[in-house]
Amino acid sequence: MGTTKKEIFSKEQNELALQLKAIAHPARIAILQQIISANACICGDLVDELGLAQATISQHLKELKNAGIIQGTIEGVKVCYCIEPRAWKKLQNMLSNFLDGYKGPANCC
Amino acid sequence: MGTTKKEIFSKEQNELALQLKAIAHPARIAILQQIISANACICGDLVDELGLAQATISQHLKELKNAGIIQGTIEGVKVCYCIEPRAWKKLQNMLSNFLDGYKGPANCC
DNA sequence: ATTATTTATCGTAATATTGCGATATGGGCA
DNA sequence: TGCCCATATCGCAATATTACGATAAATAAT
Repeated sequence: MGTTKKEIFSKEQNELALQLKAIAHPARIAILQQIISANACICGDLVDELGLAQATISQHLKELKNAGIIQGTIEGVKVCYCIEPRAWKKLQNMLSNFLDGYKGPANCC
Repeated sequence: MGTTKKEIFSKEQNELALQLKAIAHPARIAILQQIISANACICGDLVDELGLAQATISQHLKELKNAGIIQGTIEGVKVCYCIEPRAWKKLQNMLSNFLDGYKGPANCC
């Protein structure tokens, strides 16, 4: 117990859930917003911007990278993170499919 | 430790994260899809449809209700759950604002 | 009144997440 | 080479999540 029973759900359901979980944290939302707003991609400036320890930021970046949402390229000593365009677009599509499935209130409730 | 440091993030970031967390589980995605596709709202048929124990389904429904995403009305012995239209719309708006902020790849990475 | 049905809640075990200090790693530079 | 710098990783403690059996609560049917 304690583990999500992913065997009983569809590939699509599991995939959407994983992507959403990667994003469903205020620190990771903040990180993504920073990466987006600094239209050039930023690196460990995140540690200064957000009020979290370096180890914590690094861990959040790792999770976003594992989910495929961002990518990092080494630039000398620093690492430059930016959005992975295809994953972002795919997430947008999956979410649209899911959210737009609801066509307003039914005649109950 | 172990707790998310929500004090250091904006109200918007925390709110979006909470809504996403409520949705970021394959069982809850499946539940929402069922509620949507059965355009009349269904009740404990979810227990038959999904392969999870009744207690588990009830718990997931509670989380969705706590997040304000669904609402339940008692119908005799059964309970009828359906989407809360305003919360759904708000989530769509918050997500659009967030996701549409990204305007394609920059000239780095 | 008793019984069956549906849903909620409690308690618990297994596992996952969050955050951070300490420490490693892997470049740049004197 | 030896020393800084930026990141990554390890290990840990606190807390949260997931799943479920057992049980409660509330109505319906007999």
